[in-house]
Amino acid sequence: MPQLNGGGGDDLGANDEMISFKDEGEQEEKISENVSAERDLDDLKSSLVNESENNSSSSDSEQAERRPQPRPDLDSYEKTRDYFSEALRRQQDGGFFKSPHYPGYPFLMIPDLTNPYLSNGALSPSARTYLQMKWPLLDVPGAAGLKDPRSPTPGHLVSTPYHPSSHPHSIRFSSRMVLYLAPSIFPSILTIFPSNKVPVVQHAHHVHPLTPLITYSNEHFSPGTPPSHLSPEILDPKTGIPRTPHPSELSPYYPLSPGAVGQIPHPLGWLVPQQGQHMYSIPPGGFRHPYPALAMNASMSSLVSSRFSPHMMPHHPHGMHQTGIPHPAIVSPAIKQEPNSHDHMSPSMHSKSPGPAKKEEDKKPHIKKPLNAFMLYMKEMRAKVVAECTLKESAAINQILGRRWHSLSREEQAKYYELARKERQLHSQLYPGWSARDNYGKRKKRKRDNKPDSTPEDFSIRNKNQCVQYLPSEKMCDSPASSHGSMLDSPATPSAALASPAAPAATHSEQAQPLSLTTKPEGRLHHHFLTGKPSGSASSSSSSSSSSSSSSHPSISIPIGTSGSHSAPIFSRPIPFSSLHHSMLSPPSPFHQAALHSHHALFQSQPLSLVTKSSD
DNA sequence: CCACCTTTGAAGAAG
DNA sequence: CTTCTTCAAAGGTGG
Repeated sequence: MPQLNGGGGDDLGANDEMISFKDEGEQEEKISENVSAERDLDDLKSSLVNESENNSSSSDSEQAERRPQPRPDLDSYEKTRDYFSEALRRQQDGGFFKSPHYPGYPFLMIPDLTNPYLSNGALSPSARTYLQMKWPLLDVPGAAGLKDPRSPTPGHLVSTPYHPSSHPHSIRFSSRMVLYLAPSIFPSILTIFPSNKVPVVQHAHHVHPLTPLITYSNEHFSPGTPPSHLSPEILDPKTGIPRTPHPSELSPYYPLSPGAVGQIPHPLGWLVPQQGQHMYSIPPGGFRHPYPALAMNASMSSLVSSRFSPHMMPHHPHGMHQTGIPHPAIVSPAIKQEPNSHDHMSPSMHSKSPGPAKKEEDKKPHIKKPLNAFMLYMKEMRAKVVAECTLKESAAINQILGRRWHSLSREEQAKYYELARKERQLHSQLYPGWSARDNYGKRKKRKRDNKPDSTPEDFSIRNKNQCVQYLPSEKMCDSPASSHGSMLDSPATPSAALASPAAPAATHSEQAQPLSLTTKPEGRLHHHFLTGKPSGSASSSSSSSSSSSSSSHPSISIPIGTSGSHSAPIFSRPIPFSSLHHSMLSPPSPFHQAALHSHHALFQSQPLSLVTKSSD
């Protein structure tokens, strides 16, 4: 088992970390100053924010929640062409994963697989994420079949693990799906269903957004089976090898037949940068393996290969991308400064030798940190917010985003947490040796040190400043929820809780957090307890509700795989996948229940007063 | 041209 | 073990 059994496991299971939800008390500070203003905003906000917020608020019923807006499947179907924008919008609206056009959607998202790469050959984040989840889960033993180094085609890699046709139940796919997708391409899909025999169209409501990713169970795999056929559409005419569709040809979201698949919003679609950029920027020229290990690691390679266009495969005749392990996270230092990318690849080429130290830097590509949940969210939502608002300043936008983040239902947040986790996992797999510390000092240090806390005045001033600067704008578009914490307050039914381990009760937001105006300090505090360090709490107390010392805070550990320690991407735990996945698919599943229970327990046990961590 | 601002979360470092 | 610091994205702003 190569690696990842655990890795894979983890992903879904997610266990390693504890997800904590915080409420938005923080904002209050700012808001408090403008309370009146805020009220005014409400109206505005409501109009602006609408769906997403509504969602969360109405989280009572999953169903309601999921579909803020009634959406005829077919109807939208026709609109597919413009899907991209539309989908994006939808997702942004709050439907992220929730409002599939059709129930089966979660599975459908797989199509994105084919389109892992962006025009330049880079992977789209979504794809990346997706694959990542998938592969680890695959846990293909031999890996040999898995990744034949010789075969450049990512496609085979992708499909290798299990051939759809191999599965008896594959037929069960809804005709629709079949039509839309080339089964061979999305073997994973097939594997999913069989187990439940659910007619493809499962209701998304019951499905965890990430379900598709986690659903794979080893049982269904047939590692040896190669993909028999690939969709012609994605085949490279020349090579016959599946190639990455170009944006022009296919929608970033839906590589497959645009008409058919296009309408399905990729759950991870939001991850795809709207402007066509990657989550992690990639050097135009391609990458070299930052770490030899990468090249060696079979599993890894599978990951990589699956994610990269054939052209990037190492063995590829053309030198251009030959080296590549183009993980988006890698950024050559030079790139940051200028477009030129080859620096790190071939120092020799790069004449510029500023100095030994610098040189070193040049050599080493800058590997960015994986994005956290909020960052992911930000990435997705920013455009929307910007569109809604007249604001342009990121700082202001970010404030809004922060509020919205808090206003998200736990479920919604949970999605991001999971995605983030996967990102991290993938990242760790890709760059085993990398540590956050590596990037220290790369950025110009933010000198915020003085800020501290210290004098209230300081921050008060600061705060004020913020308010003045940004708040006004927020008025124009702000998320309502945050202000009142309405959504959070409402415990949301269990159903909501299901998906997200979350939160105990978030709610306390305001209660817990008195309007303290403190800005930073408080924020920090807040931060802490909300955050609940995964490692500590999660790992230490795997199960018990009373997670670690921080019990005071509202974080809940995810029932899921739990064993994982987060630091170690891999866990020993064999796999709950299958079970997990089942559970995920079906609503009443144990998993959910467990989640629920824990949730409740937490709830009860945790009086709203949580807040606690007094700052003293 | 670059740091700052701003947000949350993760992770490392320091205490 | 707890607390603090840095960085991740982003893009207008100001020096």
